[in-house]
Amino acid sequence: MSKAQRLTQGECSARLTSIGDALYVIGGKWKLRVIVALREGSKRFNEIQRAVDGISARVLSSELKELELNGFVTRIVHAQTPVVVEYQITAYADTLGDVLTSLSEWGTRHRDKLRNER
Amino acid sequence: MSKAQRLTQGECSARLTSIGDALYVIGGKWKLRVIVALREGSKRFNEIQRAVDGISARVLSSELKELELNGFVTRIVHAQTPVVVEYQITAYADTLGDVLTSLSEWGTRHRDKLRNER
DNA sequence: ATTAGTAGTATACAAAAGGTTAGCGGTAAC
DNA sequence: GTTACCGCTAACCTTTTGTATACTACTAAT
Repeated sequence: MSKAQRLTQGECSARLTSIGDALYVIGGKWKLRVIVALREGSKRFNEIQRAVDGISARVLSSELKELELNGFVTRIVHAQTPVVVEYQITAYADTLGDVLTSLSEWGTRHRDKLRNER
Repeated sequence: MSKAQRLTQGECSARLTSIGDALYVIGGKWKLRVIVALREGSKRFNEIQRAVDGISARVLSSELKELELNGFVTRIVHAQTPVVVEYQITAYADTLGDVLTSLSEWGTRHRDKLRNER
């Protein structure tokens, strides 16, 4: 569990850079959500769009390209008719496990807190 | 450590909402960085601006207002001349400990990975 | 008297992110 | 033949985010 500990100046600026590095690739409104959706199993384009509520095709398309470029997602084209395209998360995306767990646990507690405040 | 485990459909959509809830309040380019900066200890406006590289006064001002509204930061005005304003993180901001730790650890490993790839 | 530091706000503008709509070429069902 | 699904993409528009500059009002140092 987290203790309310002070950080030293060095630890603080080290954290600032490492968190900056992390946010650079997985920051933004959609990236983590797409990764979570794909953790359930590989999905096709429209399946992802249905799973991630509110994302438009245009934005999903560009997010998937970035995620592929950064090695989080693999794009597999099955040359059938009609063409089926499958998106799969990579082993590297699995290293985000702790981040996703802590973030989702915090989100749950936060929602509880908001509910109790009303 | 994180295992490459599959999520069930229920777990997946629960995660999608809780991560959505979390990103709603701490998402964006600056919020987490400001919180990290203040974990070192209370700071004044200009001190925060110097600690968080690249943030402008206008953006810092609006981020601090939002953080105060959401209960992450307390604004303390010392009525001296000149006026000194101190920003302090709250106990609630400390519940983000695990999130910040996992994110900064991942960021460090990510940077290492990028360095080794070149 | 000028310069710098205190904590911001006002204004104007630029860039980035995201949303909306329409459409392509194909298949397959009604 | 019309509709609908597949996997997108181009064009256009709005919203969000950020940047730059100037300014307030006061203090302290040079």
